[in-house]
Amino acid sequence: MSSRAKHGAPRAMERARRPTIGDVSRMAGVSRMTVSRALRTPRAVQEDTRARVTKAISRLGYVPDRAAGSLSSRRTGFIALMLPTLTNANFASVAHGLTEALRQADYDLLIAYNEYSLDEEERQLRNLLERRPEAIVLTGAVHRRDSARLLLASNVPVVEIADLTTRPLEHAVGFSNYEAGRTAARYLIAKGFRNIAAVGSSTERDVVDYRGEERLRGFEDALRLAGLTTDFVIRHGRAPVSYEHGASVAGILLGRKPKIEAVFAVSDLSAVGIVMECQRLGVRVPKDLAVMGFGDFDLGGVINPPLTTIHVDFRALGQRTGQMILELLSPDGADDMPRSIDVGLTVVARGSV
Amino acid sequence: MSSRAKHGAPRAMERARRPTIGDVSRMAGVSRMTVSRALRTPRAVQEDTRARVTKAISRLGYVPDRAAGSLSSRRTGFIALMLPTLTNANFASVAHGLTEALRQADYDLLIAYNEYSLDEEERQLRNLLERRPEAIVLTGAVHRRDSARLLLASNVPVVEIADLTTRPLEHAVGFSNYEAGRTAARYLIAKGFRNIAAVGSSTERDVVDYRGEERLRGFEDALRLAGLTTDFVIRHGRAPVSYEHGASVAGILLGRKPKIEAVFAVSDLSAVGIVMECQRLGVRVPKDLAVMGFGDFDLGGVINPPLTTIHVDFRALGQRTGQMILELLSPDGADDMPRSIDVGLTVVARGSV
DNA sequence: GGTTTTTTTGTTAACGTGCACATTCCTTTG
DNA sequence: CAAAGGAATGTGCACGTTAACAAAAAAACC
Repeated sequence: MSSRAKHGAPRAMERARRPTIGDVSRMAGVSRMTVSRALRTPRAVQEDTRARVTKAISRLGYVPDRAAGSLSSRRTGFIALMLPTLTNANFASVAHGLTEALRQADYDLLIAYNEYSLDEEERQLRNLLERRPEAIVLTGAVHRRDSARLLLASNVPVVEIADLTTRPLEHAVGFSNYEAGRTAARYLIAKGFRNIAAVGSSTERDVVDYRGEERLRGFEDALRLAGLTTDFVIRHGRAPVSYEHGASVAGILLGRKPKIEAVFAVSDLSAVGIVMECQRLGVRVPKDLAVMGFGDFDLGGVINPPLTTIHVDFRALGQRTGQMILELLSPDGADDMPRSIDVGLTVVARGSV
Repeated sequence: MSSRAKHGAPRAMERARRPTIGDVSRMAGVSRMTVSRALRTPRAVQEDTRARVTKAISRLGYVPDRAAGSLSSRRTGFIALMLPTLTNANFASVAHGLTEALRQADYDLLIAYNEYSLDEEERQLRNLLERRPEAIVLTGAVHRRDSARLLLASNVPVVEIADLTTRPLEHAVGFSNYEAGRTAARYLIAKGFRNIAAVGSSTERDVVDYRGEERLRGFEDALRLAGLTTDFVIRHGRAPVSYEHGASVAGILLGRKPKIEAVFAVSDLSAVGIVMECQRLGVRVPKDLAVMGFGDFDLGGVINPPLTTIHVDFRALGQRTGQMILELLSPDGADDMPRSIDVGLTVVARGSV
């Protein structure tokens, strides 16, 4: 290599320093503060001054650095969102609704997902907190002890979504998964079924679908209340459930005696898997086996017979969450009263029952 | 311990000041720099010192502020990802794969989506750039002039994904949508069909599904090459396409003379809509109308008959993108050579053709 | 034992912005 | 016309961290 290797000849692609607010102010012949104002509170700057500033900005290609702004203003503009996974249409809808509500106020969503693992949730949480979000949205109401402590210490508003059963850390927007299970059971009972099964995932290390588990619990309690057996409530496989889960669990269901007449799956994905496997095995749905799901995923409406399921408006859930956050962060809305919103759920009666 | 009692009585809701690295250093009896090192490069700090620091950190509940760190180190740890939408399983998979590849290197994903609008893309882009991402991943190869300028000026590596046709701004990971269209056409032609249709969305203001449009173009060219008519290539409705799109376009297709034998939809969603509408109308698939989709969405494999489609491994696409970014950002990998990776595509032959 | 090298820790000065306060320059008012 | 008030702009500094360099302590060497 060359003798001046120590300092290195400037590489061909010398990285040009990005223009700062100081460069803009110099070009526009104003103070930095005026530039800042021209961007943040334009009406506080006289029109011709503002025009000069704007011109300098576009000439230089100046783009403000929000890390610096955050440090100074102590406002990051981040809202943290923790989901189990992105590859679930309902959770994606939450993110969607949340963004819609938050966009107008110029907040950015910082999304993390934990694959249904509480350990991972905690790691992600630590990471998120380093970004100083102004509010944190968590899925579910079950967290590790340390996670809760971390959240509490952070002194940031926390909204738990999609599970209203247990006592929330602070605020909550969602529905009761327990109630969803009860609703499903009562629906099937009302239809005259007596040998009723339910399927969900089993717990494996720290990978748990607590929300699915809540649905099963509500389902079981409703069965008991009606004097029916809970022997057919099956916890099988690892979360999250899938078509394959449904297909493999269908085999178990169909082998049981006495003959199972109806089954509730904690997710449409699993329910659809069951329907498909039945089709493959020549078992008629709903005649031989009625199938009910949860989540109202698109494909449930598309299969044959279309799937009876429970619908929750996740997009609205996200929007309501966003609105709540805006209230919480508005100067007058900081009354610290824990808020709780139930978005409810509805049975979507279709052909599979 | 005197507080900074510049102003008199503390407000009722005095927000406890978060501990800073200075608080930690004081408690541990070391300099701030040592604390920083204990966190960033632990092996550079002697073990007992590190232990004291760690203890102080957990006692105080100290969480570093990355905005401050970013400002000083000029590294934000952000990778920006712009998607058309999150509520599309394939794009969600991209985010998933990308995160997987990036997690080990401690990068955070900053996700934005633009609803297929180029105006919105530009707004989102400006916003993202204020966060100083170290790399930017964009979906598609078509952007507004100003967006391209903004990107160029930002001096940040740009990776375009999911479209390999046009000349990329810089790096690219994806597949050729044009080729996907051609492949579909040739597949249908090889099956013996002659009256072949294709359906996609039409352009509406700046809301365009360019990738779908590319597929249609490839499809048309392959038809022409085979001496077949492109009269049945239909652009209908607004992007993104959906079941409803398929259902409504099915009516148009079935009314056409001469009788259309096969149809390719730019998305499985639309294709499934067509199949369902056919079912409703008593049109047999594939006997009366063969249907082919694109995207290999879950539900395509679940309907009856299962959908013949084109599969692209979007998760792998995300992972490859992540790996490329890691190379680009590694000190030795900055050779500035534009890179391009084709992840290819495969026809998934199922019952609908 | 004294020198050199290595390891460990400390000091100083940014990084780019916005808040709090100060100043200037105009209007308004009695 | 002096005093008071308001609008527009400027000054100084703090925000919390890390890079670069400096110094001290420990280890290695001859």
